[in-house]
Amino acid sequence: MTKIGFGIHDHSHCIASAIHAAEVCCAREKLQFTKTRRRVLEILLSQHKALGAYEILDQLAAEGQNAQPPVAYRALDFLVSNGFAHKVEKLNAYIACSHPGAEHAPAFMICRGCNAVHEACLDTANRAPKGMFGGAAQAAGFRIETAVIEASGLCPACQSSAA
Amino acid sequence: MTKIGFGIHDHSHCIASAIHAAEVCCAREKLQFTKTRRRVLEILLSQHKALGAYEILDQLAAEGQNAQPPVAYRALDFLVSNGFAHKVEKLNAYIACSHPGAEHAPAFMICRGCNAVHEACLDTANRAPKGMFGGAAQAAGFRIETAVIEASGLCPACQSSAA
DNA sequence: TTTTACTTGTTATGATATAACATTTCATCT
DNA sequence: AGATGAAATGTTATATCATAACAAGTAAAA
Ligand SMILES: [Zn+2]
Ligand SMILES: [Zn+2]
Ligand SMILES: [Zn+2]
Ligand SMILES: [Zn+2]
Repeated sequence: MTKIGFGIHDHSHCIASAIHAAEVCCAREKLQFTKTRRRVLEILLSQHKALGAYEILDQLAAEGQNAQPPVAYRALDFLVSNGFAHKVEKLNAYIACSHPGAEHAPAFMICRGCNAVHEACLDTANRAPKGMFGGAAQAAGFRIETAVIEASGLCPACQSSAA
Repeated sequence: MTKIGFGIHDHSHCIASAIHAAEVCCAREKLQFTKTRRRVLEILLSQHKALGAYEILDQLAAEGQNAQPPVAYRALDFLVSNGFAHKVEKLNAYIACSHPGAEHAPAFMICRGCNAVHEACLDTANRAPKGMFGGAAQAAGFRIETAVIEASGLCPACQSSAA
């Protein structure tokens, strides 16, 4: 058990189950879960925070691959397109999905103190993304397809240390 | 009257009133509404869409100033910090606030067809940003300070043309 | 096995943003 | 008005994030 994000959990299980979920999903959807794609997802999962593409490249380089930027961006595109990871727009960074397989609108809480990122699970029925605009979208005739929802603030640890 | 964003309105009035609101606010807060800051806000208002910092630099250059990147970013920082403009994270671009002076959580509808951006006015009481996470923030002990809310989809015009 | 689609390797470049420091302008006090 | 400190600007250089383009390899389908 290690502290990850804002809480404690069994992180090795967390990684294994996320990888397994991706394997199952790729088999079902006939997607190629190639070595690089798997490795990038593992890297994202191992950190459990938002990583920039070049941080991932550094990690790959440390493992002996001399990977160029498109390698990271292609893998990230694949992972994001298929719901295994999300882009955190506010940070220009990428994070493994905390709810793989679950139908959900991704929403993040980003600590400005330590940059930890916690993914909330907004159920698609109630709040996000359509209901959130409170009819403004409907009034404007806008058809919502996706939504970026990112809150910035202080995580519990940083609230304490800032005291 | 010109078509702007998703609708029609008196745009010259729109510009004048936003500039006036900024003047009043700066006087009250003892902020310096300098020539460059005013000009950048005017540029944002004149387009009424999200502009990249380098598009603003191009505009300034066309007016004879040989402005370097920090000039645009400093002016944008000032405008964003004081609520006269917002950054659209998804586009890495900046847009004049449609509700200057009003207490509001900014929320945007971004058309993937034509890149038009429409700012919704979420009242701070009801939906955004706290209520939106449906208790997830409270459960995690996270203290929300600001929120980015950006919906992507199709505006009415692009829905018609895509028909 | 031929074809086709997809994936990867690689080079180069584009797009966005900031660090650092010298200089000027502005606000304030005497 | 003149001195003083804070704020804003000018400028150079560089950091950071992302994609275009094309050649080469690999896997899936016919
Ligand atoms: Zn997710
Ligand atoms: Zn923190
Ligand atoms: Zn606004
Ligand atoms: Zn449109």
